[in-house]
Amino acid sequence: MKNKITLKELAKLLNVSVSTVSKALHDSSEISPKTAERVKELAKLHNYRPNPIAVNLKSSKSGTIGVIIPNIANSFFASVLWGIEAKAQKAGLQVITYISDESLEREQQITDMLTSGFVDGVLIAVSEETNHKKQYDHLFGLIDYNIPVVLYDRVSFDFPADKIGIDDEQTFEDATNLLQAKGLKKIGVAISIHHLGVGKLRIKGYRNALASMDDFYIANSSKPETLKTKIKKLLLEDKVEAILCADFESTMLVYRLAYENGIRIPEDIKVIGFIQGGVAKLLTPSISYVEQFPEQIGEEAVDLLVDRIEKKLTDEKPINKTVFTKLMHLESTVF
Amino acid sequence: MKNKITLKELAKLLNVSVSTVSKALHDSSEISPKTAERVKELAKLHNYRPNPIAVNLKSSKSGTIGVIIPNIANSFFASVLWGIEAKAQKAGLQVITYISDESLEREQQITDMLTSGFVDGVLIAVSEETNHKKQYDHLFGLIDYNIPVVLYDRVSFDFPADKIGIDDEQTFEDATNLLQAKGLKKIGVAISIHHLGVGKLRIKGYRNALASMDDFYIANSSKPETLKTKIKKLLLEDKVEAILCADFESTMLVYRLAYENGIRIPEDIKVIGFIQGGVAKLLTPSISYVEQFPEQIGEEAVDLLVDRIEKKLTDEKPINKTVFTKLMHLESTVF
DNA sequence: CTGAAAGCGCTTACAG
DNA sequence: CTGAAAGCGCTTACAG
Repeated sequence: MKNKITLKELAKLLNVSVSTVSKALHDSSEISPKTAERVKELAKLHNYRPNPIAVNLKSSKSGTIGVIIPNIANSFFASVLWGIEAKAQKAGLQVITYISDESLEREQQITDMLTSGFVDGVLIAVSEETNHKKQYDHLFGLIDYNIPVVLYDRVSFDFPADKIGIDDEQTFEDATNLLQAKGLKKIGVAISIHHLGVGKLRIKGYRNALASMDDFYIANSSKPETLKTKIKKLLLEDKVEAILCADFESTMLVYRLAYENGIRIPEDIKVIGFIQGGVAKLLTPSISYVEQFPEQIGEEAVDLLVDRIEKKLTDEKPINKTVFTKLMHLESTVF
Repeated sequence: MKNKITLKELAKLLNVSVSTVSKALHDSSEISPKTAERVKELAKLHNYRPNPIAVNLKSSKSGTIGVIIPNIANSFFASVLWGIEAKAQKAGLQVITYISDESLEREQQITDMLTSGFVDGVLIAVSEETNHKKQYDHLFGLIDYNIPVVLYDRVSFDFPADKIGIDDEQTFEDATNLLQAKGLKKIGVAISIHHLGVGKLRIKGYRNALASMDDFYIANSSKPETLKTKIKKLLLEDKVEAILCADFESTMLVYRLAYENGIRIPEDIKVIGFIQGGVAKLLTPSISYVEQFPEQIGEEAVDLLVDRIEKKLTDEKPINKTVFTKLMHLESTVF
């Protein structure tokens, strides 16, 4: 049951002043090699570690960044957090996590508390509610208090801060184009998150690619039963030749309905899913998927934030970064 | 661009002392109602918030707990974190997350740094490497520094701290018994994590239930190809009547191999998977699964830790808690 | 080369 | 009822 030893106690044991001990431990040139030696030896013996809280108070830095996550059960965000952690560790920063649970009110509570000085900077993916209600006052609150902010992933709105996201629109456009290039005409989309910002972008990308077409085939609903009915229509009546599934739920429904109705993947229909590689590879048949690089988003977000905190970027305009995606071909798009 | 206002500045504006301001804001009975009023008004006007770092330094508390997570990509741990967050927020604690990435060395770095006083307490699920090498010195290091520790989820080793986990052994035993009670004789297990602590417990539970039997049917390998071969043997040669899948990967392999070999679920074989409900419901056919309650583990872990931090439990022996699981019947076990 | 002093922003026992 | 003082554990400009 050791108790943490302080500078003062160390000084007393050594019969020198607190200042001397502090300087010795910081390799100050003011201190004689002999004293420095003595001090360091005893410090090591007692396993002295400066009290980080006291150091923070002196330096007016917390050595800490806040990360606001809308939904940690979403493995995308879990991976982003992983990237954040890894980078923060290298930068010697502690990461305090907050989960907004997609709630604006909770997000406001969090940012409000952060203005009191817990953290040196904030990484945030805004909640869906925030996005939907377009309420960003609490984010401006952070800026008012001079707390650097970096937006990650959910970045499609106007706000004066560095941003790092994925180009969902482009990704979907590319995927659609690719299927067209293979000669497919009737390409559909299944989506349960069409009401979310990211969902809208994905649909937009799909529409961009098919701009010259007359017909879009979109099965969209956040209600499983309705979505099921709409997907069934795509499969049985419209007889689409390919389906882009914009999320996990719609992917699984497409698989199920194809199976139940004797439609073979990929013989009768090609399928691409916006889902995690780990799951994509294990489905039967394995499904071609869009690989995202969430860890990279986390890492670059920390880089941006650190630059702002260290004022390397003072007065520079907000930076916009995009992390690319990659279409991975598995069994479901074999031609 | 506001800058945080301090007690001192507030005092100057009001022409009173810092002590008076501080006391007024804490509703001290020493202060006249009139002064208290004036102080509070100005404080509100300037949106005064005490600098948490200074408060921490005075109180020798950090108001912060550290959470060590082996692997955040594992949705089980992501959900535990969710529970931790929710409870910590209610308790007014900040959560600093650390990811050990299943590495002993990384875990040692983390615990080592935590002894310097960043946090008031630590929640940890030890890494697999730690578990495997049975190296717990760094955890004793925390204890030495009087930092309360609570172990969550990975608790099957001897260590003097509060623990909260899942009874994996019992859960698997129950699931096996249930299948037996339905008259099934040949029950197999597919598992890719048999070398991990939790995997061993699951196998043990299975063996317990079948203690009176001569034959166990276990397909175990961390290599997908080998696991595939072994599962195939269970399905085609042993012709087991049911399979318990101990993890996500083995579950997906069983589904795939059953499909490829014309074995129908549940008509020809019953399947139970140790996977997340969200995925279980979307598989074709939906798979009966063991529901765990990771949020609850997180919540109870915080409760235990807070009690220790507040010394409610001084000198009491370590507490062992278990969160129960629930078998959810879906299509894959329809009789 | 060493140490006394001031200060980071707060709280609280004590004096008046 | 108010304020001066000490102190939490550190750092650093300044004096000697």
